[in-house]
Amino acid sequence: MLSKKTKYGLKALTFLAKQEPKKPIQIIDIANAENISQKFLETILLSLRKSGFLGSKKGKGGGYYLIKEPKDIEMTSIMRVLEGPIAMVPCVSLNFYETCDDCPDENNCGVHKLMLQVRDANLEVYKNTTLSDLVL
Amino acid sequence: MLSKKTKYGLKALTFLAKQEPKKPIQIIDIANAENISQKFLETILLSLRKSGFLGSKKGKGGGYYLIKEPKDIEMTSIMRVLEGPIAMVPCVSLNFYETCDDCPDENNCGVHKLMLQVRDANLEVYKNTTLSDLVL
DNA sequence: GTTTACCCTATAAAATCTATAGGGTAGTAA
DNA sequence: TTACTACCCTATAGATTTTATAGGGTAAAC
Repeated sequence: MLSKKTKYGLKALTFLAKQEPKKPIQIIDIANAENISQKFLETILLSLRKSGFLGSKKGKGGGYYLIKEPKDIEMTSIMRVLEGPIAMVPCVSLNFYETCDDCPDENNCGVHKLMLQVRDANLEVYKNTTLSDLVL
Repeated sequence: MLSKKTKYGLKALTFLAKQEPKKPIQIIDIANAENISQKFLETILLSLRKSGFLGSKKGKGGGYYLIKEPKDIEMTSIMRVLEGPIAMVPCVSLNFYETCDDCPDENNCGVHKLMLQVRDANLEVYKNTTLSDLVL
């Protein structure tokens, strides 16, 4: 299931993509437009800023804005920041790999095999989608 | 993230698929072979039985067995029972559809559009995989 | 220097996950 | 019938994650 954090984050990014480039938009305006709790959205935007997707400007006329153009922002990178690993199990994760405690040999594991295919299918979608594709 | 319930369920089904057809296998034997808590596995196998994947036999020489052949068991149906909806948001779910409270128009929603593609990609994998593909 | 708006920490309700415990019940074989 | 085996069911609870809320701090803009 997609977490609300991810959902809200995607909506906020999409909202910003619709605005005039580099123009700071206040948190409260995004929150109101997309029906999101302002304080919750604040933490989400903060993490997006720290990840390099957003810039921010303080003071009057301040707010958040996209650093890059929407068409140059791949969904893979957004999803990894908001939702975490794209893989459903750590043993098939490209960026967050871990062995399974309970599995003696992942090369002989049916779950591993299946989840490898699932990961690739999802990556294929995310790699071929940018933020600009979410703007309707 | 894949829940342990799903992971254990898949491992148990795969283990059963390797056995002689229709031969009852005891819970404890599956649990030991796949490093799963016996009691937790019990509830998982129970739900798989109620969903029509497994048959059970009580008493001495009893246990669980697959009702159908592994090659006739689609991953779509298994995943829906174990993990729940394949879609990551209810508004793109085929079998568990629900509208989003926070979204005024899903036809004009970027998240909806993206998750539709993700759903289809996952479905494509699950539809073209059967339990027999997990047996290595 | 005052206002504005981002920034940070702590906390906690709610939900979900992951079991654990203990006994009940029904089928099987002897 | 009797004893045994193994499935079946309920309750509960620790751990983790999610989803926020509250309140104030801090830095930039005017």
